[in-house]
Amino acid sequence: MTDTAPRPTLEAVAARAGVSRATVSRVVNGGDGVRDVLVERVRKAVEELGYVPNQAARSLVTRRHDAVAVVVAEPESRVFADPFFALQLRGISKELTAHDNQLVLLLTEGRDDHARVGRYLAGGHVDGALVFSLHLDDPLPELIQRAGVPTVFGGRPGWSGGRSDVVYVDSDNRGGARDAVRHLAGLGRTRIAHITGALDQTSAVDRLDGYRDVMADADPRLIAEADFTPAGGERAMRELLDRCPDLDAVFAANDLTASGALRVLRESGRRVPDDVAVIGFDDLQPVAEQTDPPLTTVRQDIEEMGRIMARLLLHGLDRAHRHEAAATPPSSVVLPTTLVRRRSA
Amino acid sequence: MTDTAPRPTLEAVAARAGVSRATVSRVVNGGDGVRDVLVERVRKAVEELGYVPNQAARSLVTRRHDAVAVVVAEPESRVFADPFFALQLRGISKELTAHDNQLVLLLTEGRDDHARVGRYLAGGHVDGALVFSLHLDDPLPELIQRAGVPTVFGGRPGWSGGRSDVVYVDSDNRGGARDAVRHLAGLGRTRIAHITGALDQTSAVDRLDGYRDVMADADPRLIAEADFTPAGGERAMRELLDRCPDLDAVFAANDLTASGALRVLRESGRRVPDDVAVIGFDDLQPVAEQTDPPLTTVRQDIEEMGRIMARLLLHGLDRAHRHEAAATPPSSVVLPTTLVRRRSA
DNA sequence: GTGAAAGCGCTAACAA
DNA sequence: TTGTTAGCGCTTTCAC
Repeated sequence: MTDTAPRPTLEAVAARAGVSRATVSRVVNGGDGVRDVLVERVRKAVEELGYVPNQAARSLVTRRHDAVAVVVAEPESRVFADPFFALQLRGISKELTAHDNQLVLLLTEGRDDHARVGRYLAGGHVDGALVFSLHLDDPLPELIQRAGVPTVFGGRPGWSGGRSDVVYVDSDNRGGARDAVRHLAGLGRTRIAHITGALDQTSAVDRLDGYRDVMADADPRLIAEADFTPAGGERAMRELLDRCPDLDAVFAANDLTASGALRVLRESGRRVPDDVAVIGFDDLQPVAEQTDPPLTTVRQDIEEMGRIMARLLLHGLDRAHRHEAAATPPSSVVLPTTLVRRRSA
Repeated sequence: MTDTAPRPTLEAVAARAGVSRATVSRVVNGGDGVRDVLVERVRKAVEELGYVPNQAARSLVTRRHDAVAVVVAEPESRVFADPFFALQLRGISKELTAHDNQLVLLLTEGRDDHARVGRYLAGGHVDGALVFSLHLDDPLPELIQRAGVPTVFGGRPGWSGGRSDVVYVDSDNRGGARDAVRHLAGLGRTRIAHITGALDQTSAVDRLDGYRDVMADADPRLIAEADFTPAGGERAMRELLDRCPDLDAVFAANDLTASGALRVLRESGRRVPDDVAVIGFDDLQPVAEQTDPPLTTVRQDIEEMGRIMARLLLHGLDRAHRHEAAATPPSSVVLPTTLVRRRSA
């Protein structure tokens, strides 16, 4: 725990290079319109003094922070059992880093934290926000919009109702689900069950809708509700087996859920895929490849989703900064999914 | 992507409340030594105007940021397959939030990023850093110390060599390992194998040392090297089975490794714990409880470790700020572990 | 192309 | 107890 030494200022660099502060500032910020000789001299002085600009001073005048908040509603703690979030975070981090932006992580533990997050965002500490709007009834998005911070959402917010000023990045959950169920049907399965995700999240609803698109007249008892967790998958699978012992396929809302379902199927003496074919969603490497048998699943490029979220936000900020504001509002992005065949279906 | 409106300043609040800026500042920062009437008037003005202090301006003069960097070396991407990191992050976040500090997340993707992180920390954007020093030869810690930023490490840094100014928070890895192996021995097992973690991390080395403490004269072929991943656990388990088909217990360096080992044991037709007893390390709920059979393991309170890291740093910063610097340097913390018995041993 | 000067919004002496 | 004043370190007109 060393102590911080006083850092050299622009002033010091200017003195050493024998130029004005303004010139040093120009050089530090790109050096356009400064004679090469001076650029060189300033660079040298910066080097020798180990000068690093004081971000606070800079922000004070530019009103830019080169920092973006990532807001994660985490009361459900699923966030942390599920590599999904981590992967997205990684994509975000990469993109932000590439554009010299910092990532300020805001984890909310429950409703009490919402005010804090709202205050922080309204406080103008960051240029924008990336928000994972996990739940349909989450008040956070409203709060954020009110704070007036440019925001991109991860996953379609349930309340957006087609508002075009709400920007989000999502996977084609419904299409992916359709692909999965069609694949099962193509395998000749007729009693295809679905284990849903947490239905207060749009991704779960969309996947259920996709299932229904294909299985319009399915036995409703073939649908069991779960919550994206392995434990939920187990519970739901037991329920299904109980209700419909004759089912011959399961489409689970995600890989974690599928892994739970697989365990129960094995316990019950069913062979996968011979007796029951199983498909997941996500294609989380560590999960899908480790299950027994390896999981056929709907792949979404999670890291890429994070990267795109950041890119969208940064572009928007850039435009706003250059006052091209209303001209071209960035629009949401929905990424395609692909079916990855392994052994379970 | 709404646009930011111009925020009211201290000046505006002062005008509205009919007091000086200094008074408003006092009220905003606690309100000591200001008459109640004025406090009330200022509060009202703040409320009406929706005033939020400009953090940049404040930092410029206080030289405080109320922000802490969390640096994670993540080239190994294990970080994201392993809930370990996420849990620690949660603990950190809780503690920082409780003290009104922000969490700036710095993910490094490889050596190239080190310079960037060094620059950022040296830039004085944050008051301190929490660093996960994953590898023995990592240059990052040196860089950080050089940047002069108060730092607390997660896990004992390999190069610290007893330097008392290096503050870290760690589990009693060696002691926990001893407990695990003793437990196996107590079960009457005699051919106890160990699957190590990545040996360029102190936690792995310490657990191996703990194993050796108890199994001083063990057959060296009973030790197989892995890397804290399920896949590594599988590989190592196969190796061990190959070399020592008569082994009757395995202590794995963590739960993920143990889960891989369990899979291989099952494949090989061994029953757990009847033929081979297995113990892991960490007690990651989603892993240890989901394995078949549920895993006996050495529990460490991961979230608490994160919380303590943050607390240690914040305390240090507080003291430094009050110039009690050298008096009481904070010292490292090593947390005890406990053995959690489930069915695998 | 370069420098001088005027703040950005806030806190912290110091006076009153 | 309150107000006045002087910066914190930087960017950015505006002259030169």
